[in-house]
Amino acid sequence: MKPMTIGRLSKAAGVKVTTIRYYESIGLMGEPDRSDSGQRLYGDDAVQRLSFIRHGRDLGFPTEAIRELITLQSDPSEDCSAVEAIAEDQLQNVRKRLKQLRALERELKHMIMSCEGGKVCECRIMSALNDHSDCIAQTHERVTAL
Amino acid sequence: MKPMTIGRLSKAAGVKVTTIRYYESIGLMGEPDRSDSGQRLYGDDAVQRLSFIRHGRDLGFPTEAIRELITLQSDPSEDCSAVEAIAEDQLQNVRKRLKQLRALERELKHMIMSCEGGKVCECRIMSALNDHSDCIAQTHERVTAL
DNA sequence: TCTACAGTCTACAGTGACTGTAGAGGCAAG
DNA sequence: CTTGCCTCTACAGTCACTGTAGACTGTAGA
Repeated sequence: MKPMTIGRLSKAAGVKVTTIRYYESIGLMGEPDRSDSGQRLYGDDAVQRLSFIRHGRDLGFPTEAIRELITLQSDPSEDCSAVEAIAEDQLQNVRKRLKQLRALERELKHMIMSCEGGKVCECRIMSALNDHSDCIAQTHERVTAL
Repeated sequence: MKPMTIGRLSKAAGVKVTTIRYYESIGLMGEPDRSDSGQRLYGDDAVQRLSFIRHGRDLGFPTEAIRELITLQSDPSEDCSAVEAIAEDQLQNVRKRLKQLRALERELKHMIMSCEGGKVCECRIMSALNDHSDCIAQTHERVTAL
């Protein structure tokens, strides 16, 4: 029950010290108590909170979504449909991204397979990059991060 | 054969004006001629170059890789194994990312399926986010952008 | 010729989610 | 007391752009 420093919290939750301070700066983690010398002091609830954030990030939720989830969590008698909507949204994002990446994989594989070595000037990879005709990019959907 | 302004080049290659200037600033596009009043003037080769860059980006190649490819392109008598290595590397990235995303999709799907509505306090999605025990994130592999 | 209005210019700030660095001070073990 | 790690703040850097402000240019119609 004794408070821990940021380093201990970092180990307990598996989140880097700098990242914890960053989460504080953007308001995902509240401002902790301080020791006389100004060091941050956390209780066990901070481990819980930080793990929640980390797991959300590991699942690709943007910090804004996590912020919303935390707000919802603070009002546990509410209906959970908002939570479901956020998760569903994230699932759609992941699926969209998967689709893009599968197309990329196909195209890259194709490019590499059709290259038979030799000089750069006759390299199929290069010509594929030059010739924009039969490719994914046609969709004009930029490949974005998750 | 008459030179075009940046706006025309933008339309011809499907790349935003600001992005073209950005590519110039990082040296992916060379510095073009200018009109008397200082406007950029491009020839048809610029469309070619820009399309090459765009297609590479669409395939997820980082700009540094594209820079290398352009250098290799300028020396067409070289062996193309370096080109192949860059493409192969990118394919590995894509595959790694696909693996992560498939795991994410599974976990999100599972979370959402197990939620049966009701209050936030008993929401399975929330408890899944709180309980870190049986998840992907165990791998401690951060989900990174492509 | 005048007037809109679209296009272009530079320079810089902002995005997301952190990471890295510098320079100073804190704390516990040997 | 010294060694060595920990923590502090504040700010710059990452990637690949996007957005904004404020000024200038070029062109088409009245």
